[in-house]
Amino acid sequence: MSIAFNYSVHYAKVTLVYLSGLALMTDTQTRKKWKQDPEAVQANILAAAAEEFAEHGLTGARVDEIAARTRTSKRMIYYYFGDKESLYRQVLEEAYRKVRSEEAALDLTSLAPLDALRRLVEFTFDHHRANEVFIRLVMIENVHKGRHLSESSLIARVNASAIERIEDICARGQKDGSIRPDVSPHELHWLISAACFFNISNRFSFGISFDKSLFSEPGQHKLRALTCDAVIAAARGKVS
Amino acid sequence: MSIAFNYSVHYAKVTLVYLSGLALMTDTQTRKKWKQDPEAVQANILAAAAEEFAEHGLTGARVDEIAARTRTSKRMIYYYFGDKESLYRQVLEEAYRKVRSEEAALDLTSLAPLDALRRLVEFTFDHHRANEVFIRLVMIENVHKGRHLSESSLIARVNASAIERIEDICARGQKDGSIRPDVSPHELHWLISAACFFNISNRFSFGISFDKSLFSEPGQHKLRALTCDAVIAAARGKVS
Amino acid sequence: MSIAFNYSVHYAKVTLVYLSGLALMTDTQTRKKWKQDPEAVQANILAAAAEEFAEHGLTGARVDEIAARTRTSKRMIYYYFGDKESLYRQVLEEAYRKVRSEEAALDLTSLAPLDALRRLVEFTFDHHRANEVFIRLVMIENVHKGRHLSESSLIARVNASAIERIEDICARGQKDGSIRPDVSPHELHWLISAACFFNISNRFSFGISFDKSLFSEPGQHKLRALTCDAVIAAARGKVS
Amino acid sequence: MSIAFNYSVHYAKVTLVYLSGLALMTDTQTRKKWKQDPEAVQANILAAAAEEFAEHGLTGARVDEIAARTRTSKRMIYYYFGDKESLYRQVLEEAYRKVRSEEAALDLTSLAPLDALRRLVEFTFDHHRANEVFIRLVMIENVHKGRHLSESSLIARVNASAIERIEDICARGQKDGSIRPDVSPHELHWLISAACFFNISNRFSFGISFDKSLFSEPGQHKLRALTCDAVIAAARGKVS
DNA sequence: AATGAATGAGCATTCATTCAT
DNA sequence: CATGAATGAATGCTCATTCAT
Repeated sequence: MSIAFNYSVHYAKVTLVYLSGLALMTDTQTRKKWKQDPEAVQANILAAAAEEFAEHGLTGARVDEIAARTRTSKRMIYYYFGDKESLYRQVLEEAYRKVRSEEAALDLTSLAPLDALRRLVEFTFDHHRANEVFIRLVMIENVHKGRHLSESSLIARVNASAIERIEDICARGQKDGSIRPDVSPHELHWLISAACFFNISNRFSFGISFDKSLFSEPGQHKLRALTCDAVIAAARGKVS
Repeated sequence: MSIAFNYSVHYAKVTLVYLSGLALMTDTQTRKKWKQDPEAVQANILAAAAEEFAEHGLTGARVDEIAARTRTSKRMIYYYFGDKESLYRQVLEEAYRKVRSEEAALDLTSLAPLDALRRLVEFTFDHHRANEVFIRLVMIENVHKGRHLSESSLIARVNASAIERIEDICARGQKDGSIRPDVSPHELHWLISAACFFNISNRFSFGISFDKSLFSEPGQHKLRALTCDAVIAAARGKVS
Repeated sequence: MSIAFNYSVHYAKVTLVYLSGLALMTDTQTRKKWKQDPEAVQANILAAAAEEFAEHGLTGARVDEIAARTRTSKRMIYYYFGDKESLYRQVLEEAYRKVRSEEAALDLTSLAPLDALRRLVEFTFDHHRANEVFIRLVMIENVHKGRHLSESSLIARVNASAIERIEDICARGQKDGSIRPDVSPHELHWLISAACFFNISNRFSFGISFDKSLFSEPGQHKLRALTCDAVIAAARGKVS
Repeated sequence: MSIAFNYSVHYAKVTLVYLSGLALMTDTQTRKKWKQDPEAVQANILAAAAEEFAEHGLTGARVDEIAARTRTSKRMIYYYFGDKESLYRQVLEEAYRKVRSEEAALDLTSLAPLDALRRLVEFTFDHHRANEVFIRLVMIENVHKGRHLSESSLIARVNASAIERIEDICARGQKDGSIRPDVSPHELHWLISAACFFNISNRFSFGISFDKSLFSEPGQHKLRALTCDAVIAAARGKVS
């Protein structure tokens, strides 16, 4: 007679093996060897960690939960990333790298300055909407006062191109008179970012307190237009 | 007007007394004996908790640390608030209540619509700058997807006045032609909030990645003007 | 404007009173004065405590929960009973007193010895079924190795009558030859108690492991008969 | 025969090995280094927990105290068993398993039915006396209304053999006429259990209220004989 | 006689991290 | 390169009880 059971609830894997002579089923025997290349393992961990950190924040994220989202074990997280905070930093860097490299694909040089500006706003608005994980990571990092971001030498470098693109638009617009001479590319970038970021970051509190319909598809369409109008107006010239 | 609702708890019996929206008893006033003064104890805990939650988030905050910031003990936190999450919820409610009641002091009815709008933007910009704790609590709550906010029946009510004020401005502006007829007060409120909120919430990540000088006093002055211009342009009429 | 709410969840009673001038509703104003005589208050506490202790055991019972089952407050429990363990002891004593006094109502003197014995078994069987709270208190006390029972001088006294009754039956039966001469009233009482007590005390574990139908009404009827048969057989004479 | 079931947990990975119903490794055998020996750690915890739970009940037991009785730490209890209640459940299961497997060693097939029955009662009486920890765990579980027992799929199965044995005796006795035809094996088992269980479970309250000498060695001898007589009389035939 | 406020000690449980192989 | 076992230091929370009036 031999009874074997193996019950998994929420902790780890427990295997009780009862036998009247022979061990029937040790689970190490039936376990496939993944034998992935280390880079794939690391990428897998980073992806899992990004989700968990974005979902629960740095303090709220659980290393066990990250491991569970992974194809490897918790032990490997420490093996490759040292500790939770280092992992978080790498997740942040990776997120910035990915988002900025996607932005780099946007070529605005063939458009007239104001058209380029409108296109940039639209793109940014849409891109932020499509990258909630990134938005959430940045929110979380701001809750931590940018402490980890400031330790990364990579971030500033990766963000430089974003500001260059808008500087180019401003320069061209100031040359042809379509943009007012005293405009600041940094300020313009700030305004665009504010609208596009807030649209995602604060949609919960804003939706609860005010109008949820602004976050429906038609509502978003209108907010996108509003943002374009406001940014272009600010770029064009003094009002009132 | 008198609103009474009853969800009867099981904590302790507590009576907080406010006079016309303002807390009657700030805890610095009563640094005396204060034994047997439940309201003061509660207010003191709420103040300490607000700081700790704003600093470290819901999961990052430590009840022990909150207690340490308090003139009473950890036990009393549980006595009056039940658990960490309930305390957090009450902190959130209290923060909204305080901020909205301060905003209510702003009287715009005597100003011309566009002047009122400008004044509103300036006030909001300044007010957000002066209330970082509130901003951080809202950020944190958005990291939690507004879960706790949506459980509070108070929040929507307390926010209603904010939207009424801008509706009034729009109505008056549409009447006298200074504001375009198809403007949406909710959208306008969204734009104002986005700029003023982002200015505080994301100043770390933005400052690190881009231009730190935007957050200096002169920089802030310019961003405030930029926000005014953008909002007024959006209210006035279609551009480009 | 005045808003008053009062939410009671599971802790105590919380009353937040906001007012723009006048306190509206303090709950001390609207509270009736029970002004019960002390004995009624004590009886009320004992009844509530009996339920709670029977339900959860000495360590599992919660003083707060006892208070909640009461018409008075937790403070009164300490006022009248000193501490949890003393209260428990008084509950135990009260339970024994009540059960034994109910048993005393059973008059067997007019019945022939074996009929009296059968009647006694039937009565005990039924009485135990009808007094689960008592059974549970005795179980719990046995988990505590009778520590509190042995501190009570009352218990032995109150139980004496139970043994006297069966001694009387045996004496009469031995006289008329219907009960064997070497029978021990204590042993007989032990056997009756065992069956009648176990029937209630262990019906959960027994029902789960074996036959639940024994605890249905027909099943109980059969067990009652079985117990009578077994006790009478044991009283009558040597078997096998 | 081989039964395999799978409820896969999330604790740690553990492999307990039993040989034909008997624990292979009692923890006194391995008082050496035992690091990296999960089975021994688990068994050690279960043993310590059984003592503590039997002594103080589920709510009265202290995890710290269990840990102190252990050769490992409190942390490992949670590592392997998740929480206090799960540990308790496993202790219960283990206790049932052990008791029933010891009972299985009793071979009654070579005895005449009534002799077998007498032997069974004597064995059960003695076995219960020798397993106070088990009795106490069952008492405690009954205080909890069998809640944890009913969640265990193992218990019913492990108890099946107990009832089969007495069914066999009854069948044989009915065939040769020594046991009455309408006897119920379940009822008989109930009567045996009641006497043998009560003898241990209630000896404190019974001893205090009535005759302590029943629990002396000679007293126990007489109660054992009384139980045999009563059970056999009940099995044999209708009386009075 | 009665009670709302207050509390210290303890309790179950979690979490990031390291050990040993 | 990989991993199951192990753990110290918190961490949120509870409980019986006492204080002050």
